[in-house]
Amino acid sequence: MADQAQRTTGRKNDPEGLRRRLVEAAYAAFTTRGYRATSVHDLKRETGATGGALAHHFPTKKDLALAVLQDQVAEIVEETWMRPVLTAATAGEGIRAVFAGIAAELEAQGSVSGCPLNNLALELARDDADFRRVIDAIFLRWRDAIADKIRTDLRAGAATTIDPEAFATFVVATYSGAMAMAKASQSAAPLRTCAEQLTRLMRDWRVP
Amino acid sequence: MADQAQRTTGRKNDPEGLRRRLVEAAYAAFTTRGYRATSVHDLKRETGATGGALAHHFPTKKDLALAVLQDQVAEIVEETWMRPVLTAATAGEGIRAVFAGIAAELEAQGSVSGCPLNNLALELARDDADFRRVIDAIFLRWRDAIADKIRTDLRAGAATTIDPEAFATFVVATYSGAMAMAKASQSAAPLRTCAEQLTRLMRDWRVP
DNA sequence: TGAAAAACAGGACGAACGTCCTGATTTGAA
DNA sequence: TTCAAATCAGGACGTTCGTCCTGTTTTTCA
Repeated sequence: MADQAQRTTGRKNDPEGLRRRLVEAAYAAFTTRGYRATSVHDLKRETGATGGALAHHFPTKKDLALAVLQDQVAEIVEETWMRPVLTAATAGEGIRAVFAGIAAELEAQGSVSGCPLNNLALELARDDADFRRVIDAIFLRWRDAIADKIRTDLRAGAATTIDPEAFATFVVATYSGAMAMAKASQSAAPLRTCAEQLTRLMRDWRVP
Repeated sequence: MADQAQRTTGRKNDPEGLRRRLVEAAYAAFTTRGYRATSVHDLKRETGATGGALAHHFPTKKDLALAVLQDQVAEIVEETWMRPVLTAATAGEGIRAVFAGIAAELEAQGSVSGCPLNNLALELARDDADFRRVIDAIFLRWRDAIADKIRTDLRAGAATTIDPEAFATFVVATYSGAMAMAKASQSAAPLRTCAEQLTRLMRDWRVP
C-alpha cells in the first residue's frame, strides 16, 4: 500500500456501492447455495471487501440476510410476479404468462435453484422471528397483488364466484410448491403442469 | 469405567437399535432445525452415542442424511399422505381429509416446522445429486399414489376429464407451497385456504 | 483548516465444525 | 474355546466458522 498511496485519480470511498455489492453477492449466494452454506469469508472473497468493511456495514451475518430479504428478495418478487400480473389483461392471463416465462427461463439456463423467497423462507423462518416477519410480509404483498388484480377483473364483470384472497393464496402456494418440485427434479415440468392446471381453472372467468 | 466393568445384567450391543435412534434423532433435527444447522455433536449428545459408534454406522453426515430420507421421510410421506388417500372413498375426499388433519395437527401443537420432505428438498437437492435422486423419487411415489387413486375414481365413473398425473402433481405442489407459507406465517390458515380451493375443484367429480 | 465521524484495512480470537484414529469390548462362527 | 469381525469408546486432528479489535484513511461539517 505504501508504494502507491495515491492512484491516478485518488482512491475514494463508496459506502453505498460497497453495501450494494455485498447485498447482491449475499443474495446470489444465500438463494442458491443457502444461508448457512455460505460463509462470510466467501462473501469477502467474492466482493473483495475486508472484514472491517463488512463489519461496518453489517455487524452480523443476520443483518446481512435481513438486508437481502428487504432489498433484493422483495424487489425480485415485485419484478417477476406482481408487476407482470398487475399489468396483464386479466389475472388469469398474467398468472399464465408468469409461469410460462419462468419455466422458459429455467429451461434456458439448464438448472433450477428454486424460488428465492421460498428457499430463504424454509431455511430461516422457523427459528428466528425477525426473519419470519420480513418473509411473511413479502408473501402477503405478493398474495395481495394477485388478489387486487382478481378484484379488478370481478369489477370488470368476470363471471366467477371465486374469493380473490383465497385464490391468490392458492396461486402463490401452487407456484412455491411447483418450484420446490422443479428444484428436486431439476426440470421445469412441474411448473408447466401446474400452470396448465391453473389456466384450466381460470379460463372460464370470462371477462365481457 | 474400570470400577464397574460388569453391570447388573451385563452390557450388550444393540447395533440396529442404536442405528435407529441415530436416524430418528437426525430426522427430528434435520427436518426442524435443518441439515446444516444440526451438528453431529448435537446428535451425539441427544442419543448418547460416541464418535466411534456414529462413525461406524454412518461414516459421514451425508450418509446419515441419506438414511433419514430413505428410512424416515419416505415412511412419513407414506403414512400421512399415500395411505390415507388410497384408503379414502374418493381421491377428493382423501385429499380433503389429509389437508384438514394436518391443519388441525399444526394448530394443536402451536408451531409449524413445515413439510419434512420439502424442508430437506430445498436445502439438499440443489448441489448434491445423491440427495436429489432420493428426494425426487419420494416426490414421484407421492404423486403416483394420488394419480392412481384418481384413476380408480375415473374407472368407477367419476365425471371429469382431468389428467390424473397432472392433477396429482398439482395437488402435491399446492400442499408443499401451502406448508411453506404456513411455516412463514406460523399458521395453518394457508393450508385451510388451499384445501378449500382444491375441494371446490374436485367436488363435482361426482362418482355415481 | 481542523476535528469529529464515517469508512475501511487486516488480522486475532475462541468456539465450533466434520472426520479420522487407536484401542477396547462384544459378538458370532469355527 | 478360539479368533476374526463387528461394534463401540473417547478423543485428537486440522479446518473453518462468525465476530471483534486496533489502527489507518477518507469524508463531512463547522
